[in-house]
Order: sequence, then structure tokens, then C-alpha cells
Amino acid sequence: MPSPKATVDRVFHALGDPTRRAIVEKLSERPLSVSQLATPLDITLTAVVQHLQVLEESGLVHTEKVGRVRTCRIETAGLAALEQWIDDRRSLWERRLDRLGDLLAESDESE
Amino acid sequence: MPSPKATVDRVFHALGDPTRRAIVEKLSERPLSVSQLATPLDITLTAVVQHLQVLEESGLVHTEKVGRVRTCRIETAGLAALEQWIDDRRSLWERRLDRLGDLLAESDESE
DNA sequence: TTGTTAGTGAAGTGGCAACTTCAGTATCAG
DNA sequence: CTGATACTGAAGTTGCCACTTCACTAACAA
Repeated sequence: MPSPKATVDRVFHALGDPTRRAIVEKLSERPLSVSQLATPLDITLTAVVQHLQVLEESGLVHTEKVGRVRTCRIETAGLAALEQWIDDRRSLWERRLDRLGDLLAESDESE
Repeated sequence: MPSPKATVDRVFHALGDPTRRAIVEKLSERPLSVSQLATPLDITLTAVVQHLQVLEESGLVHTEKVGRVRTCRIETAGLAALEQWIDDRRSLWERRLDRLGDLLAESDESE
């Protein structure tokens, strides 16, 4: 299992690019072939394949080739890692607000 | 209100950079001054300020200057936008799996 | 077999953004 | 006042990465 840190790095880097985000958005609706992805994106097939490699390495997309056509679909791992990171941040941040709340409560008592 | 699309673009771009993510991670623990942020990051103060500008424009961080010290803290809007995007993707993706499930159920009935 | 479709691989280019330097301006301490 | 701290702003450099071209192979159709 790769370190979660490295995974999160990859996922954020992957989704940092608007074209790759567009690909993920398309694929959350339905699986598509590489050419089907390329057509509306207005970039070359080669570029799309390069994006797909990044997305696959980051666990956001899974692709499988049957015959001469490569079918791409969303994979859960990537988005899950992303969500985990957000949850971690939020829990740290809320814990801090809780402590702050405690302090305020204490000072209320002493009045 | 800016279009959510533009906001999401900004947030993803902001978090695509590892240094900015490190800043957000630090700030989810506690508010910090610009210099306090810069010290462990091993880059110049100027660079940190530039990152902070990006983070502020994307709604991930709020900063406020009092005296000569600028204090930085996490803001909810950015992470919320991110989470919204993830939820949208997941709901599309699950809806698709549901339809798939319905189809399978139907074919079960007809056996 | 010939042609077409679908994708692969290597190699090069251009632009942007992360970072630096340097020269400033306030703020506060002594 | 002097000096130190905490930033600010402009301007330049550099490396990376998104994208391209072109040459290629594999699958399928006629």
C-alpha cells in the first residue's frame, strides 16, 4: 500500500488540471472510450491518453482495453482519499473551535 | 456570488500545489502569522505571501492584518465547495449504479 | 488484402506559475 | 531617534507539464 500522503499528492495534482477534472466529470455519468472522451474536449487523442495515465495512477479512473477500444470508468479510491483529507482537516479545525468554546464557557462560569 | 464552477476551479488549482496544501494543513490546527508559516516551509516570505493570495482568492483561507502582523486562518467556504463537487460526482455515479441494479433486478424477475 | 478505426510511444515546444532577489514601507522596542 | 521585525510590490528566472506532431501497431470491415 502506498503512503496515503503520496496518494493524496497524486489525487490533488490530477484534479488540479481542468481538463482532467472534465474527464472525471464525464466519467461519473457513464463509462466512455478514449475517443469518446477526446471528441468534445477539443484536444488530441494523445493528450487525452496522457491525462488518463495521470488519472489512473492517482486512483481516480480505471481503464481496460478490450479489442482495440479502451474503456474508462471512475474508480472510488481517488475520491475517497480526497474526502479523507478534507475530513482530517475539518476534524482538526473543529477540535480547535471546541477548545475555544470550552475556554469561553469557563470564563462565563467565573463571572 | 461567483459561479460555483469558477470557485471550484480556483479551489482545485489552489490545492494542486503541495506547498499550499501544507499551509492549509498547518492552518487547520491553529491560526498563524505569515512568518510562522514561512519558517518551516523553507521558502521566502514573499513566496508564502503569494501562496496566501491564491488561497484567499479561492476561499480556503482568511487573513487579517493587525499592526504589522498578518494573521491567517482557515475559512470554510473553500473546503465546502470542494466537498460539494465530490458529492455531486458521487451522486451521479451512484445513480448510474442504481439504474444498473434495477436492470439486473428486472432480468432476475423475468427468469 | 486494402482501408479504416482506435489507440500507442517518442520526442519536441511553449507558456505559465512557483520561486527568487531586491528595494521598499509600516510597526514596534529601547 | 536607531534598529529590528514583519511584511509588501515589482520584476526577472526557471522548470515543469500540457499539448502537439509524427510515425507506428493492432483490431476489425469489406
